[in-house]
Amino acid sequence: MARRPNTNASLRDVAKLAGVSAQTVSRVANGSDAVRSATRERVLSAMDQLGYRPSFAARSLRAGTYRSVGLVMPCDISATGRRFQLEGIATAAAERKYALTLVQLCDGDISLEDASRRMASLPVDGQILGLGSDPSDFATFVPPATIPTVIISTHPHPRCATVSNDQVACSTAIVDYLVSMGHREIRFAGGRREAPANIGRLEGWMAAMAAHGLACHEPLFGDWTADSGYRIGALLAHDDTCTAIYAGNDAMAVGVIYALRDAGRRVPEDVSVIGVDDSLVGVIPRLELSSYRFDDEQVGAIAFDLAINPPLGDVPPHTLVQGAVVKRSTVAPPRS
Amino acid sequence: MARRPNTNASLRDVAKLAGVSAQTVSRVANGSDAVRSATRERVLSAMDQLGYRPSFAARSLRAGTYRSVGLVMPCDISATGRRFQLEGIATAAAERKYALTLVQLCDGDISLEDASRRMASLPVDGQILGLGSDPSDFATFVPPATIPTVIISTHPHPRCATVSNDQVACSTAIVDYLVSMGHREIRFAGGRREAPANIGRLEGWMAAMAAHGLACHEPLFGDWTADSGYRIGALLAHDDTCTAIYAGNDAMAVGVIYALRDAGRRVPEDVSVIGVDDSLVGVIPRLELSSYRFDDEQVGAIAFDLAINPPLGDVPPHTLVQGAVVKRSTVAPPRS
DNA sequence: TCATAAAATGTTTACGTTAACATTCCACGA
DNA sequence: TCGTGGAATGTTAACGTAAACATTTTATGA
Repeated sequence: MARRPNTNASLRDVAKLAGVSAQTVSRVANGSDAVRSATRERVLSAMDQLGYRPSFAARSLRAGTYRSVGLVMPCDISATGRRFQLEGIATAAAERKYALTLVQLCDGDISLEDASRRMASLPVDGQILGLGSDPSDFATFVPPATIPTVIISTHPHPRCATVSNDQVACSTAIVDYLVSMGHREIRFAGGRREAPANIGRLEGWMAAMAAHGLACHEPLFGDWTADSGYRIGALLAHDDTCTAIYAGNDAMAVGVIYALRDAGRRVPEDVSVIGVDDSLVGVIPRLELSSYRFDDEQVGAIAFDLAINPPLGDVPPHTLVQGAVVKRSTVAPPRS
Repeated sequence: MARRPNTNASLRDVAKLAGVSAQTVSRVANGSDAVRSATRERVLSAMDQLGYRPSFAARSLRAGTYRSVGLVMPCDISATGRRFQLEGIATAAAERKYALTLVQLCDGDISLEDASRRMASLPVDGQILGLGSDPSDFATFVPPATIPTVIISTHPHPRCATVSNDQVACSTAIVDYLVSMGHREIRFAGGRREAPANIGRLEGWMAAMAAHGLACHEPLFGDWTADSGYRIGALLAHDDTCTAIYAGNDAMAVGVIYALRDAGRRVPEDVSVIGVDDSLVGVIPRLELSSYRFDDEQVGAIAFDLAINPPLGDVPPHTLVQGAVVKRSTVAPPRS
């Protein structure tokens, strides 16, 4: 068994072994066609023999670029939505042959400033800051001049490009869809009242209802859990006029459905329920829940492009990405 | 407003502006105390003025290390379990002040060879390959000599350190727990028959039952979905002797529960059901499902340490990480 | 056979940093 | 007043790579 080289071989080492110059080895390493095939063979064999691995450090020092973007996310990457954004960004990176440097920021240090400082010492050409709900220094943060910075946020940032899911459009699409099915009385069973996502959707629901000339009855709020959905569902079960409920997420939708059924109302025959996130596929037996699926792939792709290719203008762009309704359990309202 | 520097300032630029040598700037940048405070001030101000950002490339070229590890994961990072491992690894990295370079490998190219080749050109000191179920070249793969390689896999690899959740221990813990509650007839409602995780758990279930002198009745298999759990639950509902069911995951457990209830059996009063992964917290209203929670933080931490600090011996270590039963809905069997 | 162009290969240099060593400066005691 | 020693700062070199340019080799046609 060949003993392992205790240190990485460089172009020079390979060159010496192959009896050529370092530049020729470099050419082979980079697939230049200006190398005779006999030479190439010799070089490749030497590389193999020495276990040559090109130095990322030297290459990027030379090139002045890393072909990599940094991504900062809070600890609970698993939290719904965020993990799909991570996938979206990773996919976008892979497609463009970029690497992704992930930094998880936890508890104490959730500020854009900290996140950015951390990134500055890492090999990234741009950075995406995906720190959920409103870091403390959101308004005052000044991005470093040397790193194009993109923030994933519902609110536009004065100095950074921002991308986010379009919460208003989510409500619009859901209301439009339900109305097109014949529903007139669509209740809002939102998540945590102060959550940015919830605020945007509430706004969108009111606007969309108004646009259809429908009345917005008392919106209700929970905390994103199934139990909070159940409480709301129990309340709404007594409202016979209500034929459709727009829940803050899928867990809440499930809670609503259970409460309705426990109260003797049929879902979806009597009441249609729709959730958001499309996160519970295959989890509840015999339940194909209608939902709204955000296009996090798109969010990731756009954030990525903005980080790589920063826009020039004075006002940083705020891009909102729309998703689509996933139609499953919802049906037309009962004929009254 | 100061105009942005069009290119990154280097130590030299800062040195010139501050009227010192580059070495002094380097000392300031690295917090050396051998700099007079007046000088330090001058340098810091110059850095600020020029927006100086130390070059990761130059630093790591000098140091010969990147303080970063690579992680390869398949596209569906969101798939249960995997995303917690990602969190575990990211946390371990953060604690040790390492960066994490994430590469997502999709569809076509799920092989250790491809993954490893990809990593070789990135700034990593070690790599963790987390490619789910058995890449095609698992047995033949030879890790690069220059990059310590760790594989997250249920099977030990002949040439790489491996880490994984201990599927056998999962079964042991669950069976021990249920037996301690008084259950004697514990059925196995596993996931996909050929899945490595399922195989390990089946094995563990049989061993644990045997250890308690209990008979293993016909194990059943599904496909990890709630619906497949429902089918199995419907079957087992007619078996009056069965007082506990060990489901392949939480979704299947939910399916089993629903089938049992639909068949008129009470859960947990008549039959206790336990899942695996502890993934459905807050998703089903009024259901606190018992489950087994793997310690993916630990898996991540160990994989990370092995990647940073490769073991020396001839036989690469295979580390199994145990989790713990999360006790919630399960109760003692009914007195017969 | 030789001139000539084209192909193949080699040489030099700079990217930004920091260890190692060299030099300068300053405070302090004789 | 002048060493003297330590603190502060400067100089040199090397890390591995690839662009730019220089040189050598090979193929081609007269």
